[in-house]
Amino acid sequence: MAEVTAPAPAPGDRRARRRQETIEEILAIADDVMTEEGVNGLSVSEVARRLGVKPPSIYKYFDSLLAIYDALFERGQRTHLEIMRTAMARAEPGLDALAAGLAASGRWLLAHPATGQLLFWRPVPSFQPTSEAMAPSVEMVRLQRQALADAAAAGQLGAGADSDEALWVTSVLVSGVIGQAMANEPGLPWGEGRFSPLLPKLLGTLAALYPPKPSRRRS
Amino acid sequence: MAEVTAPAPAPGDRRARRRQETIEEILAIADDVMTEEGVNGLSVSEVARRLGVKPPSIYKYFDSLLAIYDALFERGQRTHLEIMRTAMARAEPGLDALAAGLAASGRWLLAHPATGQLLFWRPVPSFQPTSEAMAPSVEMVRLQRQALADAAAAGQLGAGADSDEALWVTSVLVSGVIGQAMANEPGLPWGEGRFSPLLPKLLGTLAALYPPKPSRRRS
DNA sequence: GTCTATATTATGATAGAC
DNA sequence: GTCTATCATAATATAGAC
Repeated sequence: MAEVTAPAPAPGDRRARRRQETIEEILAIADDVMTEEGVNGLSVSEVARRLGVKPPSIYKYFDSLLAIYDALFERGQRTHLEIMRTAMARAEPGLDALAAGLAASGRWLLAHPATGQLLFWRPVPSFQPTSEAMAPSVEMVRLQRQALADAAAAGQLGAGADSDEALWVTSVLVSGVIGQAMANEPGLPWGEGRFSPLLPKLLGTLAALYPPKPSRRRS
Repeated sequence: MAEVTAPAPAPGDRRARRRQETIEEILAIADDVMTEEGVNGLSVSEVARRLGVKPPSIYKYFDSLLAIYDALFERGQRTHLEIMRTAMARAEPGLDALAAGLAASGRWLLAHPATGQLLFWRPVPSFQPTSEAMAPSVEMVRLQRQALADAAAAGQLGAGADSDEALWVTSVLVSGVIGQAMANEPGLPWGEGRFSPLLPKLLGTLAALYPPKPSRRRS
């Protein structure tokens, strides 16, 4: 729990709704600040300045600066997971789903580079996400692992693809593409620039690493 | 030029040598601080504290905090380039040289994660390296490009490997491996953990992406 | 080249009036 | 839930004594 406990959270109450809006606004501003000044550049003072209030007011919504980081992390994980899950569900299980999920992930991460770094690069040494905030990442791993297993079962990849190693390889490919894009082409959206268009080609190499048994040729 | 101009740099002078030693010591401490507190956690005050002097003394050696970053960047680039060049020169030109160079690079980067991030991840928004400090990176690109061209010429890879795209793919593979190792297994040296052992396998996929012409089979 | 002293600015966080 | 006032701390950087 990152937010301060609500004073009297009668559901549907106008005050509670207004409060929630302010919380969202704070988090949106925090994301802006991180994007402009680096993930480490986030400060309560700067958020207050942009929100048009004085710093003490922020503490009515969040207990500390680290609590803001934690809320950003937790929401980032949840949103990112949902983006990926939705994209995967719309595609054919197996390699297609994996590619669709990772492309959606990349698109979102390049559009939210600060949150992306917070989620996957750990740039704030003093910030350790709570275990609740980490939970969606377990589910994300499960999704990708399932897609690899589906691909192996469908004969798109060899049996070796249903493995932790293949999962690590996938994470290396994706984080490599996104990391290079962020560092060298900041601001460019997914699909543009030198790096993000490489992902499909790189995912194709999974078939070279884990070749399917050359059984009956598929249509 | 990051360092302050020396007062009377008669070559071989004892004072100049002592001064140089202090500069080295400051940079070594700065690397420690970045490693412990994040690249952004570097501060003149902390360096002074660890060196056992007061902050103003640091300014006799460096004009500003950014000047320290610039010196770290410049030395990091030079050292990293030399490591890679040496490793490549000891191997057979082509894929072997590329793999040897990248492995040496990975080993050094994991041993100097803070400098590595400073060089290739741009985590300090207010710091822009000078063009002199960037120069070695041009040479590094040239080395890798040459290795790819050699591999193509030797028939280890197809002609398509002698291309910028292949260079970008290589950088994605390497930065992906190193980034994942740094973020998820900090402190582990090259060769241990889940990620760095994947690099040879991943480099092997270059042959799948840029298959050599199936001419006379090589021994 | 070291220090003390200081200017300036910023931070996270709390107490308490309104 | 807002503010003012304040505490405690830390930062970069400079002036000037020694």
